[in-house]
Amino acid sequence: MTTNHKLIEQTKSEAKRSAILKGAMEEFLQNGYAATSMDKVAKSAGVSKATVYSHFGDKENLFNAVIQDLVKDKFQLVMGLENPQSLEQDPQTVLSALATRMLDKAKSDRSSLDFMRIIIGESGRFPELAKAYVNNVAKPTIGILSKYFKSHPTLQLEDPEATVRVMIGTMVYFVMLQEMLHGKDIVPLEGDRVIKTLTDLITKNQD
Amino acid sequence: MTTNHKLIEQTKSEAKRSAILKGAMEEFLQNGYAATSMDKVAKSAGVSKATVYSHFGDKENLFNAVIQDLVKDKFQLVMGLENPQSLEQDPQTVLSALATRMLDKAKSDRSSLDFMRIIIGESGRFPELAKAYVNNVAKPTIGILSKYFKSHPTLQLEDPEATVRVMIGTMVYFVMLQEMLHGKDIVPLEGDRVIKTLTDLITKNQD
DNA sequence: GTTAAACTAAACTGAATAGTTTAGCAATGC
DNA sequence: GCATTGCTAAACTATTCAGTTTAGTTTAAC
Repeated sequence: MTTNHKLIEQTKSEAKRSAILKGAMEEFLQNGYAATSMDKVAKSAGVSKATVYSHFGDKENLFNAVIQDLVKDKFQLVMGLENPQSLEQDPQTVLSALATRMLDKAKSDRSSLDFMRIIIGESGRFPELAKAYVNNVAKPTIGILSKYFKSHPTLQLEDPEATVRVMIGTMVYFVMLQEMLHGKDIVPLEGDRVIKTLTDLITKNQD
Repeated sequence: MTTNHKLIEQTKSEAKRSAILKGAMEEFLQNGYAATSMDKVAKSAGVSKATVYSHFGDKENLFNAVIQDLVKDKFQLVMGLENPQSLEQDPQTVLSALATRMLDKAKSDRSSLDFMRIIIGESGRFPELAKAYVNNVAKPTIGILSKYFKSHPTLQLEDPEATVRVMIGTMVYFVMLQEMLHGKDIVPLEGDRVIKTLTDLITKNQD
């Protein structure tokens, strides 16, 4: 059972790797790149610092791995909406549901906000990571929505691709302003009003 | 001329203060809070480190001063659009002009992007600064646009306040994705198409 | 000329940090 | 048994950094 043994070994080593990624993820998401120390990462992962270095070489490499991992997750999440019946209904329903889901996600999932924040915050020093995000999250999202808009000519959209940006931009900005920048108390606004306004604007030509 | 002398003295001290703020601004905008060292700030300001500390106490305090300063600038900039004839024309023209100006600003002014990035990037560790931004930049912007929308009933907007968010959100997201996250090459799109789509959507009920 | 205020360059302290090394432990392959 | 592999805790190196201190300079008030 040589192979099996080797597999088990790999699995153990892989378990360490995963633990490191998880710990590093927590730390990086909470503190950003510069303010995260490798000692804290090791501690948070429940692993020795030497192991961290043997697995990932250096801090920058680990950071890259963490972000790529997160990007991959989000990619799966986005592609999960590709085909199923979620996009089979009438536009009014679909757009509302999509926007609502996005809003709930942002409100419930702390790490989702942290991820956005870090992608933007580190986009100056890590442009490749920003590009990975655009390629694997923004682009497919835009693509799926574009396809949906184009396949519904009753919407009579003059420029579906630009309309997609209006839709996503509205939701992203809303979440950013209310949740990330703590605007909830300063410029309060019901998410439902934004969603209704947005879907009304987009489906206005429909009848 | 005692007073005069004292004034000159104050002015000199103020000049140092300004130089420090300017140097610190450059460094913080470029590197973020954690990755900026006080030695670099002093050097960039052309001033000794002791002077930096005598003026601003500590790093956190200096960072706060820098951001407050920037926020104040943006506030002036936003309020500059309050009354003049810029808002006197028909909605189609006004919205296009506003959106175009915002886009040009973001493209030409590097520090404008850096400012957005740092506000978002540091919003976790400096929530008060995020709130200062919302209070002094986002809120007045939203307010002015809201007032404009409400004063143009021909637009027949059901929810002017929510419509403002659609407008600003679309522009902010577009700039963020194309410029900040380097999406220009990955998900290219003409800014004019977004502007046209946006104004069309909002002014659709008009005739 | 004396005093005071603001500044400078440079050395310094103490803590934190990235990354390495060492000595040893535990499991496994053969 | 013995060698290998992956791990650990802990010490270590070299650097960087926030913040302070020192000794001395500049400027101007009077």
